[in-house]
Amino acid sequence: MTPRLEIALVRDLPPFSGIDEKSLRDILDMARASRVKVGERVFEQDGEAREFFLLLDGNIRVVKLTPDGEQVVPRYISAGELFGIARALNMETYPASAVAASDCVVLSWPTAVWDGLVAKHPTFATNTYRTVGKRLAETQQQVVELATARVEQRVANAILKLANQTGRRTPEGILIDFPVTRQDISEMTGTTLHTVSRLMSSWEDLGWVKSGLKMITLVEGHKLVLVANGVKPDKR
Amino acid sequence: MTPRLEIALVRDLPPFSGIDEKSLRDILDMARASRVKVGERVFEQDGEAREFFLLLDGNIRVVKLTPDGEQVVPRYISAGELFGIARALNMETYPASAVAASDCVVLSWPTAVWDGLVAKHPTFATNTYRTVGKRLAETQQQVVELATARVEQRVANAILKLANQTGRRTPEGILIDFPVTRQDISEMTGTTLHTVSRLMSSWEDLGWVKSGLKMITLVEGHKLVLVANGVKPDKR
DNA sequence: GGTGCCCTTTGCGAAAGTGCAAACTGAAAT
DNA sequence: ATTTCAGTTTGCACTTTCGCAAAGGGCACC
Repeated sequence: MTPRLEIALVRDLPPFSGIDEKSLRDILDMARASRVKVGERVFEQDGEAREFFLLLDGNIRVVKLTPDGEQVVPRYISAGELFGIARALNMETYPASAVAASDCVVLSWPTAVWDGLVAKHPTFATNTYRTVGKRLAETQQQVVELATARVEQRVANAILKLANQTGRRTPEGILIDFPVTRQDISEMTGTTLHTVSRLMSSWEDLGWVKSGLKMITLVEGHKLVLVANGVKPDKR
Repeated sequence: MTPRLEIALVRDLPPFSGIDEKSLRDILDMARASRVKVGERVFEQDGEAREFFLLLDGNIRVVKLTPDGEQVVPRYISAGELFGIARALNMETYPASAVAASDCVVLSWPTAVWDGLVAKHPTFATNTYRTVGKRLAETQQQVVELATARVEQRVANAILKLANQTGRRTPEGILIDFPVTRQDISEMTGTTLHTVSRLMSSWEDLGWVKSGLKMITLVEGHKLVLVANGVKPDKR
């Protein structure tokens, strides 16, 4: 038999805030922990939603595939977040795929326990719906951005978001702590890897970012904030 | 004292499906009905979410304002739908404004009754979360569309969506049953009224739509479906 | 029944971003 | 050490879409 999961693993995570240890024990006892290697998929778009998940460590890329084979990345999940919670919204299939962007540790619960869980631990339900609300708000924000902002602004914003979400301080600046390609950024922002490459090269020339293979370091965040807000650099 | 609201008004609407008449009576007794004239606002973006609403008749345009004053229209609400349900997602303010796109009749409940309502009528909660799930899915779909489809496809799609949602059969085709301007369509699709006008003029020349002042009739829907899917007309 | 105001149309030039092609680079595998 | 390959860079022509400007049209209000 697998050892019981440590309460300390999850006690301080937002999804479980305000839940007493006894309830936590109860919730954790229904979960299973597993590792997912970078590049592997946790679940598949349109697949039956048999489980829901909590990301303990690593980064998950959420990917939507369009009918004609293009990919869009509506968000990244970072440690401490719930994901794959289709069931919370009465959906039977996952609306997107989840790919490990770095090696991950995830907890998973069978979807079947959802209703009981929510009924028995209303605080958990409340926390979850707060998450859903935040995601809906973020997604709508993305619609607004795609509808009104230029590519340049959107790419700057994507990099800032990643740096905020999962950045690690280094001597040179804030390093995005998992492999991100130009292609990934382009799929987050609705453009091409070429355009992303051009933009990042120009920012690198200005010393605002430092980038290598699958690696981006934010050096002068405030400059990118200006770009994201549509402030044009002096034309001279 | 105002007369009691008729159960028949709402009995068959999706938000109340599966709810017995006694519960319905209970729920309705907390509601207040009101009329909203075209152009008036039901609530304001960032305003405190004091109430949530059910649209009994008419059409509501949901509007988000960007920091630099541009408008985006993420969705239209049509009769029978809940809206302004920020409270369901533990949010304190409305994330967008709601404007009557035609004369409307709405029911409203004080946000304060939400928790009790959900606790007492779990079916209602379930229905609501299903709605939220659908909206999240639709919004993500919009992100995908904005990220990958050309303006032409997005505009075609917007018209198709409106026609499906609120279209009325007429001898000429399917009429979108409330005033929509080119500007409105452009705000739904992230483009300019000019481009929308050009596209619609060209479709009108082909006989695929008929349009007048604030009025659009879909004549050959299947043609627009092709456009929406990115099928290019014969280049000849 | 005229006038003002919104909404719409359209032309033209310019800008933004794409698509293609080719070359380059660095890490990992043999 | 060499090879391989995914990821990146960059030039150039081209398309899409925008922005501006000006004109046209219809409805409602006086």
